[in-house]
Amino acid sequence: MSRREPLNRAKVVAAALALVDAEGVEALTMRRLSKSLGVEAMSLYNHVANKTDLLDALAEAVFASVERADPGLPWAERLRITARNLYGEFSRHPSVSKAVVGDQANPTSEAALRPTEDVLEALFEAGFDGKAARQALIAVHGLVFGTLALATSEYTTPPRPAANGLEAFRPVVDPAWLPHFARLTALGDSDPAEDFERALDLLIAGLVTAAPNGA
Amino acid sequence: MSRREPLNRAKVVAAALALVDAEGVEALTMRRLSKSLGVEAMSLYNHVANKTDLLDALAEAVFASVERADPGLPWAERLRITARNLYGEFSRHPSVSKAVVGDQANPTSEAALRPTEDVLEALFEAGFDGKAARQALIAVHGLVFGTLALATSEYTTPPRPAANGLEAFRPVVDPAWLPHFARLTALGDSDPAEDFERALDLLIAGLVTAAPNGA
DNA sequence: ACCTGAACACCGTTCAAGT
DNA sequence: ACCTGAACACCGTTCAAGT
Repeated sequence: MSRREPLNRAKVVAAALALVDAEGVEALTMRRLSKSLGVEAMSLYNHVANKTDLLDALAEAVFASVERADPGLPWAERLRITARNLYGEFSRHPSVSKAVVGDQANPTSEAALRPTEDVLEALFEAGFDGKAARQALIAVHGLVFGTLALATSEYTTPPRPAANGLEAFRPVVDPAWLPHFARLTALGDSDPAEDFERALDLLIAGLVTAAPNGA
Repeated sequence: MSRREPLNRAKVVAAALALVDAEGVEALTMRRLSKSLGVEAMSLYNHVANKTDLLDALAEAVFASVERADPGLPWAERLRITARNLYGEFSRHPSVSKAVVGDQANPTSEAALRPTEDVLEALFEAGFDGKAARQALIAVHGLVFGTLALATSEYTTPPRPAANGLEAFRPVVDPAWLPHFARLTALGDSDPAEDFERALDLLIAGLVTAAPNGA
């Protein structure tokens, strides 16, 4: 019956991440989280300001874990790798992506903004001006977080919450009304990471074409 | 003191849409919604099965309002217009976009899937096979909903919840640590619709290059 | 068929009290 | 400095009761 070591912010954040990874954002309540730490709910408030602070901390942790690209690579490769690493880390924590994209988490620390800074650096090296760089950044971020969010949501239907891809739509899609959609459902399961990679290819092809400094 | 006409599902959905447009998703509670309709909370359950059913209905309504592209146009134009119209309708209801992207709404009716079907039809006409079409679809949807979500979330910070674009970041971005990011914040407010249009340009350029049947 | 009121099992968060 | 217990103002939803 060893006396429990005192709680700290890192432990709270780690437990929260484990909880959302295992059971989704909706399972993240102060009361349940505290229970998983063997403590009363109110103890958490000694380490996080409130629930939004906690959600921000989760997003910060994921952003901060994104590996940076080798600065010696050409700009298009750096951009691709940063986007891929962003996707990779967040795909391991889909609930955190949903929180980011759904505006429940809004991290603003330097560590959290670092991947964005790296994407921008690549875009400026490509010769885009401020406005064009902002638009390209929006395209990259939109693609990363949009595909992340849709990979776990859009084609998943309540009866089969864990179903991947279009599988779950088979019962609802009438081929007579949505023939093209039906053709997709016949493909079977997809590999979200590969689909993202191809989507990123398309966007980067567009960026290279538009870049003042070329590839 | 006229006797109130009976409620129906359409009225409930319309009031819910007005409520989220005015005050955001977090303001959509069965109790508040019922109050806005001059009724008790439990009356709503005669017209919607539960809160997720209600959120689905909101998303359905927005999807169903998306205007279809002229079928006589070339595939790339049809795709562009469908994506633009999707963006346009959802940008008028940002809270509904957030619900869709955050997996709180999961509409599966034919009307809701129609814009997706139209995008797919364009992609198949372009000559993509099933797998490539699915990947391109993910890119388009990811871009639309990703940029929608980020336009109202990522660069908005709690102290100024209504702030547009990067404005809100000025106080937190240290130019010494994030010089490129700081350069963006100096640009002033952005036009999200224009930024989306440019992002879409980039993606469509990539699609046209990759299309087996050309433009 | 539609609406209501009370109740249940939850939330986030405040506050005064303990150690 | 950190933790607790009771309390407050909310949630979604069930159910029995009304009309």
